[in-house]
Amino acid sequence: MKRARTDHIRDLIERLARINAADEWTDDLNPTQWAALSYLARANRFSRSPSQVTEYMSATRGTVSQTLKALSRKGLIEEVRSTVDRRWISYTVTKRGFAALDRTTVIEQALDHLAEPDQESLAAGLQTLLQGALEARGKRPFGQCRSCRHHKPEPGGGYCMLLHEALKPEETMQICHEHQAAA
Amino acid sequence: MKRARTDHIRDLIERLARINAADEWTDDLNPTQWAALSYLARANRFSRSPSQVTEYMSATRGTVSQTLKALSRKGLIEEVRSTVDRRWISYTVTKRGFAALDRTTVIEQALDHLAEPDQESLAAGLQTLLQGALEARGKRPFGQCRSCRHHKPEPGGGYCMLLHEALKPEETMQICHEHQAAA
DNA sequence: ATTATTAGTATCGACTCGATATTATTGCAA
DNA sequence: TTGCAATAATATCGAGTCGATACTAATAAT
Repeated sequence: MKRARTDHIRDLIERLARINAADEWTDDLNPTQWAALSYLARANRFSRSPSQVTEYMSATRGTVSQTLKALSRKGLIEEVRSTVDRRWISYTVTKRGFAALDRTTVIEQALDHLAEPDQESLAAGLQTLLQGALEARGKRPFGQCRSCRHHKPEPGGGYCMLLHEALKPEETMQICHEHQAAA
Repeated sequence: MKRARTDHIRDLIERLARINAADEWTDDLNPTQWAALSYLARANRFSRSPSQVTEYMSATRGTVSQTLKALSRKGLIEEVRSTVDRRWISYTVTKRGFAALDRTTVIEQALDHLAEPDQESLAAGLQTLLQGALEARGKRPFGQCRSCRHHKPEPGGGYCMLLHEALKPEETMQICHEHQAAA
């Protein structure tokens, strides 16, 4: 009976994910496509390749490859090949793509009935949990540049000490695959 | 930007569910089959039909029908047709079925690194969230008999005032589809 | 120059999805 | 009692996702 609580928490997460997935279905977007599109809309320009989508989603390369092609067919994202490394693809989200993301699912509705402190402690608990799970699976955490140890805040944006690239103000709030928590 | 936190929480839940699902795959059990089997192992004898599995999982009747037949083929559950209403099927989990559930997934591993009070507040937050989501979708909550308004504790078990059935002690801790929180 | 690694695709069978239709059984009303 | 709606389970369709595996193309390492 030692595992009663951990089993319960896993069950809650699975049920929430399932009811949320059922709610995310639309005419032209299934849960996997939604997750990929949602990630691309929040990732920075160094983190929008099929491999990185795959890692963030804990999916498989083959599936993500198909998923991105489907999103591209539907005009929600656009493929941009790198001229430096021609194996590399970065996807950009189109206006129609951002519009498709502008929905409120059942989880957000339910969250509105939670007090702010409860929301914050829930977010903190889930964050810690995810961090542990990613660590256990040997995966990178991903995260916003402004909380990264390689990020140097600067007037008018920031600078990535790892990739040696200047960042616009809005880019410091995007998700990077190289993110490492500040010390 | 009002939705920043709720979006974040949804993203955390989706990522946790995905990394957990990837971890749940085994040779003879995919995440959906795991979820169905896990539910059947915890549900009481009034709540183990395909329809009820469907509702608990927020899945579809067709898929669950196939899923249960697959589990049955693998010898993890057994079909029992009711003699009273011959449309009705109740499934029982076999020894091999219970054995297949005896695993620790990545979420449980990560939970072990959380302090007990944090686990409890996380469980409470997720429970509230799920309750709200189920309500928003017009679905029944499911829950253990001993916390149900129709349950009368008795020496040597309990009694369901709704279904007019006596319950063994262990049955009062199982999940019922008719569950309604006590007043 | 050869080899290893990386990024992206393609294919296989099994499975899940929403949507829809069908069968069998039960309950209800005329 | 007959007729009809409601219910429970199953079957089918195309599209999509899964793990697994194999493949091409481009780059990096030796």
